[in-house]
Amino acid sequence: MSPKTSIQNEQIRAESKLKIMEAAFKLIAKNGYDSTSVAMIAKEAGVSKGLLYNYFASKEALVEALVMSAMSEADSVIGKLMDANPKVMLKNVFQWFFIEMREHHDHWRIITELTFKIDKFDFVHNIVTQKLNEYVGLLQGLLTQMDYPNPLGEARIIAALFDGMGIQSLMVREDYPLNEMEEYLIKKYCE
Amino acid sequence: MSPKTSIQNEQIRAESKLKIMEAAFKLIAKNGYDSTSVAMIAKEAGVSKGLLYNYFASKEALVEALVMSAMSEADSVIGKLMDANPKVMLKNVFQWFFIEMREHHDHWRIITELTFKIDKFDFVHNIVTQKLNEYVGLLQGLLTQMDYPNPLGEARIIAALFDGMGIQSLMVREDYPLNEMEEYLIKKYCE
Amino acid sequence: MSPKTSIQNEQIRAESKLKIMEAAFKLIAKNGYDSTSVAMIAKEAGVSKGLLYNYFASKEALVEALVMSAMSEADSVIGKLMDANPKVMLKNVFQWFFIEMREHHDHWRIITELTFKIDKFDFVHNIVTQKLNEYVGLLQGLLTQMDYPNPLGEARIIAALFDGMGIQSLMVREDYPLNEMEEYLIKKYCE
Amino acid sequence: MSPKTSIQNEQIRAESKLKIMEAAFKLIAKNGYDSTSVAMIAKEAGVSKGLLYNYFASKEALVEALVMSAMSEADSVIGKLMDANPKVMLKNVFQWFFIEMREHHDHWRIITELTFKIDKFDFVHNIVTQKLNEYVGLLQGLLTQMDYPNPLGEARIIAALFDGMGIQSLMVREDYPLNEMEEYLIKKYCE
DNA sequence: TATGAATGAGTATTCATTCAT
DNA sequence: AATGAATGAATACTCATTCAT
Repeated sequence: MSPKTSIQNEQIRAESKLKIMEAAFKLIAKNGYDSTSVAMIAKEAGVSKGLLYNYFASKEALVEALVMSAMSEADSVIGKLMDANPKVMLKNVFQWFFIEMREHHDHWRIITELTFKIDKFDFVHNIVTQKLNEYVGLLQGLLTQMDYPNPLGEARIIAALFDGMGIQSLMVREDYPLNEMEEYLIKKYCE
Repeated sequence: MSPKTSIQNEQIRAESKLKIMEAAFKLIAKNGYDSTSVAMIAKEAGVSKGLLYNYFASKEALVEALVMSAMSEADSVIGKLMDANPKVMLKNVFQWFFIEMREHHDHWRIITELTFKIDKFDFVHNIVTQKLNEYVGLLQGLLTQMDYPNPLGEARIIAALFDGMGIQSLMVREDYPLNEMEEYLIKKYCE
Repeated sequence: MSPKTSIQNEQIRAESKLKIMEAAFKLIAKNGYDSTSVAMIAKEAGVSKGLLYNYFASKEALVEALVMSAMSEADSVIGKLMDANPKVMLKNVFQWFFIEMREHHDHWRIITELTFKIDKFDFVHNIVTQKLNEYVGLLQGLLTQMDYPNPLGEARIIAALFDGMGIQSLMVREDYPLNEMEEYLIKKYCE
Repeated sequence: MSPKTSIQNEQIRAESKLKIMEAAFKLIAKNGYDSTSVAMIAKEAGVSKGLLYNYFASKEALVEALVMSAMSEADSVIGKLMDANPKVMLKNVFQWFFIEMREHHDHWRIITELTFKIDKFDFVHNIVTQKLNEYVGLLQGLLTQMDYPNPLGEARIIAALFDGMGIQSLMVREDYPLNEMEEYLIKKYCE
């Protein structure tokens, strides 16, 4: 008789939002942004198109929420890679990257695709620039401790390498020698 | 009013095709595949939509022709980088890459964008895989001559580096330190 | 936790209904019928959409109630214009009209807008016809007392004049010379 | 074998455009702007929705074209009402108005409805203001020749009267005494 | 009485493609 | 070879209305 409590509603809302975001993530990662219609997302999530617009003002807003969520998830990982020994930590970073590549390729794929739609998603530019600087800074710190002659240049190389391997493994799929790359990089930089 | 000879016709066809492909390249490079309509391409090329469909079975077929042509154009460049001295040739390769990045970003941008539409353009997968192997093979040859301990691994790194720098400079635009990267890479690998 | 008495309930119902109608009036007067959504009305009234549908069977029914209420409100005004002297009373009518125009344009705007949706709101036709006859009858009575040669024709003119000034001041907004019109009409008919 | 001549195309375009505008006019006059969908217009015109957008950039643009066309049609009429004798000319104006009301009510209905959507169609405001001034000026000229004491005030009254009769006859339809009004007005002003 | 999550039919608009000429 | 009028399926988005609680 009485309306749902606000706690119940909060739960329902959170669940629906999550369902929609998961469906969107899955489909966009698989088919790309343009080839994924709002109708497909709603269907995959098992909700109506109308409901989707109850939670996200537009397809773009949904994608923005997606990216933000993925980003903050990524952040929380960095902490776990810390180690007093820079060589060990660098190894952790490499290993984390290769695990990501193997297991959460989607994640990276979406971000990168949106880069090509920079007119529509200009917030991506800012986020990515900032993230890139963070990563380069982190690597530079490690390489400095390891007495590299040009830690900044080398850090930039490693950062570019990560993206390069990402895109190449997207292009050639299972033909990309992730294992060999991992082994070689760790030997080269961490021993 | 006599009918055109088949030779004349052949010329006309070739010219129209070229105009269309150039227009398509220009617009897609600038605005992306999905944001470039067939109508826009026809207008830019100065022909009718109908004519476009006389030469290309579909928008996809046009894009495929585009990629193929761009690829074979790239091939012809390689010859000019040849040099008996592997260090000099590697330097040529690096310099060529940075010139490309600065002056013909478009070219690379199109190929990479299509990678994200792999369901539609699966021929890209084959082409890119083959090209990648060629480049890696070329680099591997040079590095072997230069007595690198693991020429294949290092060749793969350089190849990934190229794509990585490409995508990062696309992402962060003018903030990307192309000059510093060029200087550092040449110092690192060619001196 | 004892159940509310039916009297209390009646009060609550009346208050909620009033809040909703006021909100609807305000928004529709400002933005028009089609541009005012049920969601907006509920929000403005501070109630849920569900409650709104407890009191009104549909958006159309709500609007119908609105118009009915506005009409009966207008009725109660007429009494205040009464005067034994027909010239004075006619002047009162004119002055009342111009005050309405300046201060409650909304009211008249809603009615008139709905006229254009006569398929949806055919009850408007009946109401307006009846009201028009009432007003014309009132004016005719006054003009008869003032020995006009054709009191009915002149009453119809005045009635049309009122609507005409209403719509023209809606069309040209602040450019409409309400003051001059008022002055001229009173001089013409009441002196 | 050869493409259609530009003259043929011009004809085809003109015909299609006309069909669409006529269909739009008919439906909007009958059902109003908001209740007339682009799909309905296309269907009524016997063309596809796509074609409609070949000729008009948007539903709003179509309506704007409609209004403009109706306006310029109205202009051409004025010339025919001219007469050296002001009383005769004023009579012509009255008679023209009543013919319009009886035969082209639609025309006026559309313009007036759009006035209520002034946020979307602000060009209507300018047009209507200008037209109103023209008409008032014309009437004022005639009334001056006829030695009316306040020609401007009386001209404004007549202009308002026209709109007022228009809206009232829209409201009460066949119950509106157009004939009596015509007779009375002509007697009042032209004899 | 009261809530607001959920629905789905509806809207304007776009665009690759066809085809009569 | 060449045109561009015409199509129709698809797209993102809106909103009055329902219903479980």
